[in-house]
Amino acid sequence: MPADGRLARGDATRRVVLRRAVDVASVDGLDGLSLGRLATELELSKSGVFALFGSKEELQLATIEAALEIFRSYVVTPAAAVSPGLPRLRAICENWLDYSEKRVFPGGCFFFNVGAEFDARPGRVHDAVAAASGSFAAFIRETAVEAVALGHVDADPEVLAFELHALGRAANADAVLNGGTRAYALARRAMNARLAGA
Amino acid sequence: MPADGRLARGDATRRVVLRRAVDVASVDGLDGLSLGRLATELELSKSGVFALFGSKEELQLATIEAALEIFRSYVVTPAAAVSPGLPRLRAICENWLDYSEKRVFPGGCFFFNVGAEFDARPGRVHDAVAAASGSFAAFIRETAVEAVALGHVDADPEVLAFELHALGRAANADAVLNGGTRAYALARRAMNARLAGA
DNA sequence: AAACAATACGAACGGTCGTGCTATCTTCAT
DNA sequence: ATGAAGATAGCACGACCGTTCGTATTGTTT
Repeated sequence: MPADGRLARGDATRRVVLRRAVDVASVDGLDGLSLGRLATELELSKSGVFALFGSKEELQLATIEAALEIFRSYVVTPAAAVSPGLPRLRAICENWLDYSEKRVFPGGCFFFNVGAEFDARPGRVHDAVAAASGSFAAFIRETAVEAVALGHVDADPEVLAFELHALGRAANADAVLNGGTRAYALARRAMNARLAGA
Repeated sequence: MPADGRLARGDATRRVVLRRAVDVASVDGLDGLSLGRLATELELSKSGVFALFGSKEELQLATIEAALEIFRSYVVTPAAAVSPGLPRLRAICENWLDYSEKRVFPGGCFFFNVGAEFDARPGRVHDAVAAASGSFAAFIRETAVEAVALGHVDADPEVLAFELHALGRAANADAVLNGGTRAYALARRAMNARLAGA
């Protein structure tokens, strides 16, 4: 029976802060995050929020981790429960488009935004974003390999995975930038064409 | 014989500032741009740079305009000189991948980065970015329509244009984030599959 | 009860931001 | 030659940034 009341309290406010942080960062970026803004909006003291993470960079890393958990619970975990090969590949696509369209994060896909923000900057934040993005790309690729091995589709699995990932991200980008849902419809049509049975 | 020497001088430093501004913004975003930083790096006074644009937002808008001109000169204009239909469509794809891969902007495609940065924020900067992005998307779409009308390819032109645009942007994103050139090779293979003659 | 640990706060720090005001210097028009 | 117009510089401002410090509060341990 652990449950140190002090640590529990800390983790609780930590979670409150991070829940807001991922939403803020999905719109204004991880640089747009500010201790003072978070503290004001959540009616906490700036120094209290700061002490909870130790530095701004640690807050950014914790925010990425929190976003990753949400992303996994919406997209990866449900898809991993679907039978391997084509069905799972379809689930990944549909879950991802749904995750973007439903605005699980108000600024659209969290990792699309922070990926573009930190793609050309060195540092721990870049590495964390690249790792998160890369692990999802690997999940798509592995599923595509299975789908081809099972004879569900006929294609180069690496190219197929790249295409599906590209279509999803483009739909997210266009829809968030221009509004409307047309981009999602286009992505679904293109994905279906790619995933037509062998 | 216009050429007011005063205005000419202003335009000259304006161009110097904007050339640096597009590079900075492609890495650190249009929010990462700062008057003080630009002034220091270019050995100008902060107030001088400020006076040249009137406000930070005007500087951002001017930076977008400058980037658009560079983008057009590398991608759009040469492609528009190629014969319509499939050849022009191929030229767009190849020019764009080349523009990304050669790092015309050090952070990769300028509009990919600032598009992700401002996609979910209202205001004039968002509108300018959306307009620039939209006009390029329209150019691809119109070219795809021609290619289909000429019988060069057999596809839904709107979906085809969406796919090609998506593949290019994904290659840029992956290559800048993870380094290497594999993403460009994957994009080229996928594009070629899409553009196989009818 | 006493000693310790963690959260949370308020005030202050040095720094940078965008933005004004004012003055100087260059170029043009008369 | 004189004065207006534009470019550029210097300086100061208020706001916000991340960070540090001291301290009160709450909870755990002995």
